[in-house]
Amino acid sequence: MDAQREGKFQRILDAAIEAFAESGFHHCQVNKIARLAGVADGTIYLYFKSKEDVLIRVFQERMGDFIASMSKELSQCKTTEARLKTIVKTHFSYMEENRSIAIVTQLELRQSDPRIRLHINNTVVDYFNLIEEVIQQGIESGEVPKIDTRVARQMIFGSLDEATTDWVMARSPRTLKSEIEPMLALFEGALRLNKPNT
Amino acid sequence: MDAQREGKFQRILDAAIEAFAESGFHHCQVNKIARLAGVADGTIYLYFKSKEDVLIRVFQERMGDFIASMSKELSQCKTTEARLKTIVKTHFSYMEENRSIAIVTQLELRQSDPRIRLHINNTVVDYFNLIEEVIQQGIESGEVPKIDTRVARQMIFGSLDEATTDWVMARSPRTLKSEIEPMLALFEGALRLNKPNT
Amino acid sequence: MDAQREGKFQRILDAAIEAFAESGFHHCQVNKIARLAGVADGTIYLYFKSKEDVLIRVFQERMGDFIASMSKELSQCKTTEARLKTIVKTHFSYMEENRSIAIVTQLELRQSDPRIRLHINNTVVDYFNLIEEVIQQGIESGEVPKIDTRVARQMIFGSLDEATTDWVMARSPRTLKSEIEPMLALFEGALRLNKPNT
Amino acid sequence: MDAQREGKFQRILDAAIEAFAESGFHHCQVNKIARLAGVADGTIYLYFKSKEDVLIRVFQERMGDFIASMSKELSQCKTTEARLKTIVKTHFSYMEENRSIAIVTQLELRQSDPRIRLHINNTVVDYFNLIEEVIQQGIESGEVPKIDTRVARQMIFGSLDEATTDWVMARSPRTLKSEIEPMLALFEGALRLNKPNT
DNA sequence: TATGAATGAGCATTCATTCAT
DNA sequence: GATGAATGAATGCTCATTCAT
Repeated sequence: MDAQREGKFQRILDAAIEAFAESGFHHCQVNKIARLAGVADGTIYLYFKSKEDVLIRVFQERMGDFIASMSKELSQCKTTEARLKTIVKTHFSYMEENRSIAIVTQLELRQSDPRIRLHINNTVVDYFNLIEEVIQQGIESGEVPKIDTRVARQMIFGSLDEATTDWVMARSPRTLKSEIEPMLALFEGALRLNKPNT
Repeated sequence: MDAQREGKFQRILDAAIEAFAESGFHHCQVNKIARLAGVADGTIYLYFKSKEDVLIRVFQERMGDFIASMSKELSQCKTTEARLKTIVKTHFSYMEENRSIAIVTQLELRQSDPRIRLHINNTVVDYFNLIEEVIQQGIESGEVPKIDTRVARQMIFGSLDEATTDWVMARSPRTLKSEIEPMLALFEGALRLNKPNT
Repeated sequence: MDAQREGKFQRILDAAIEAFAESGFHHCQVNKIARLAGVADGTIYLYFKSKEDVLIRVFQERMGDFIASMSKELSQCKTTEARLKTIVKTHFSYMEENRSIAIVTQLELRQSDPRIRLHINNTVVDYFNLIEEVIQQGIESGEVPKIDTRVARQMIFGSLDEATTDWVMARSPRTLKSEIEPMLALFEGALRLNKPNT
Repeated sequence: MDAQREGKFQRILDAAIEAFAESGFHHCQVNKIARLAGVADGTIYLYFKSKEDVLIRVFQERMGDFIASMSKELSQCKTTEARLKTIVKTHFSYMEENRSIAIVTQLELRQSDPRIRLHINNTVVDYFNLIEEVIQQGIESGEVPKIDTRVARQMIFGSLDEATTDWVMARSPRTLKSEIEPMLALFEGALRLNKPNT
């Protein structure tokens, strides 16, 4: 019974991602999400508090998974170099392979409604922490000179985010993964990375 | 007579910036902009096509000025180092000194409505070009090794943008200008800047 | 369930007739129709496309019934004399007994909006055909000399219509049925009716 | 000076007829009338109380002339036959030669707004009186049997009016004057006209 | 649980009219 | 008188949410 409930929850979530990506949050009607999910309008409200809540949960669920998987991969890296590469590679690959989620993340979620922002920040802060930890580790191990971790994190996340938005909004389709190497090189330079075994 | 018209146009623009910053684009009623500008609701429509048009023009006018002034300052710089500093300093200073514009720019304008996006991109592309020219000049003068200018631009703009958004959304007020130096250091490292006369 | 739906449809239709008759189409607010029908504003739009659509349907439904019933009665008449009497009597009786419908028919529906006109004409043309058939039958049976059926129909319908409008707009209430006999006599003269069995 | 004023008054009147005929009363903006008349919006209000007043005056002025000219022609007729012919001929000819006025008269003026109706009725009543006088004269001279003059007038005016509306709304252009003779024949039959000297 | 018909709050925009020049 | 920029009242319709079944 609980599995059934979970299944319907996920179906609505997936339907919402498609609907938001296609029509935009404001122009997408709840009715459309319901139709795509194969449930009645009212059913949505048995699983979510409101349309906004659907948007928030989309982010929490999908980005939560994304962050968890990145966290796991990072834990297996030995060097800062490897960790930076993991961040850039995972970020670009995930977005390129989940375009609808990328659209929702890069465009729809940038609504300024305080309620939405608040919940999103709570989730994205985990990502920020992950990045800052990598920098901190680098500093502690001597691979990276002492720098302001917040500013460095803003640079890394901001760069990845901007590159993704650029890619999402590009008219002519192009690949995002091809930017992994050049972006990584910039990050290494910015952090003045001292590669141990080279 | 034309000066009067221009004055009223600017008054509505300023009122809109305040109103959008306070309530958000979607929740802000045209009536509120009119009240703040000291004109009747209908008067707005003598100067703007629609509420959306107001948002678009806010960006075009204010960012247009911002870009023009940055362009002018850049033309007086002799080195890539100076140019990078001008970019970071001008960006952070302008945003810190025009918080309402920053809110509108960083939050309200990230709506995905295609019409709005389109007009905004046309304006922001000028900023992108400015940044890419600086990188290109650096490469040509030998101050910067040969790198992908688009990726470098994404890093620079993305970092500045993320830092600004972070600052706009920070609960406890803090200064943005204090980030000029550390951010600049990161950029110089990323671009592996070869400072000539030092 | 379908009966319930049909019932609500009719209730809105009746409410609209009252509302239009009282305030006129343009001055009548959708909200008033909803109140009279005992439903919410939005409910109107579950049954009708727009306020204009309500007006059009009022005519189609009510005049459709009127024309159908007249058609049935005409089919039972043996002579042109009887048919003419049926037309005049049914027209005047129906209007006198349904004053609100008469008001809507004679006044509100004479809007020149092309969309409205078009739909109304499609319905009223059935009435025109009915009248022209009666004339044609009279000509074929020799009761009426060969005349232009369109002009004769314009005379008959125009006379009935004008008499009804006159009655609707009369300040002092008077009866419309009392005009049945004198109007009939005029029609018989106009058509130079040759009454067979007299 | 007064001639200048009168000229501008007429220019606005003519502009209004064109504008109403083209766009319909409700969809026609005062601004359009002003443009067509070559005056400023505000100027209209120096000559007319309101947009509705313009519509009313259009009818009063133009139909006033029409009625006056018909009255004059009728006074020169010797027989009821001649008078009936004058009515039908003048009505159809005038409408065919002034299509824009016909459109305004047959369609735009059928608005149910009480204020408009009232003023129009006061004007059209003169036309009704003219027709009823002709019938009365016929009765008194023995050319027409004793009948209800109101009903007879409703038949005559209603027939002419319906024929005109039919013509105005006809998709394929056709002539209205060709209906003079057949319509006249119907009227003579309806009134059982006894033609003296034939 | 699930449904989907019904609800009703909410708002951008138009345009007849005014009035300072 | 003439202008036309400014006014601001007025409202049809949408759509997130509810709730009787």
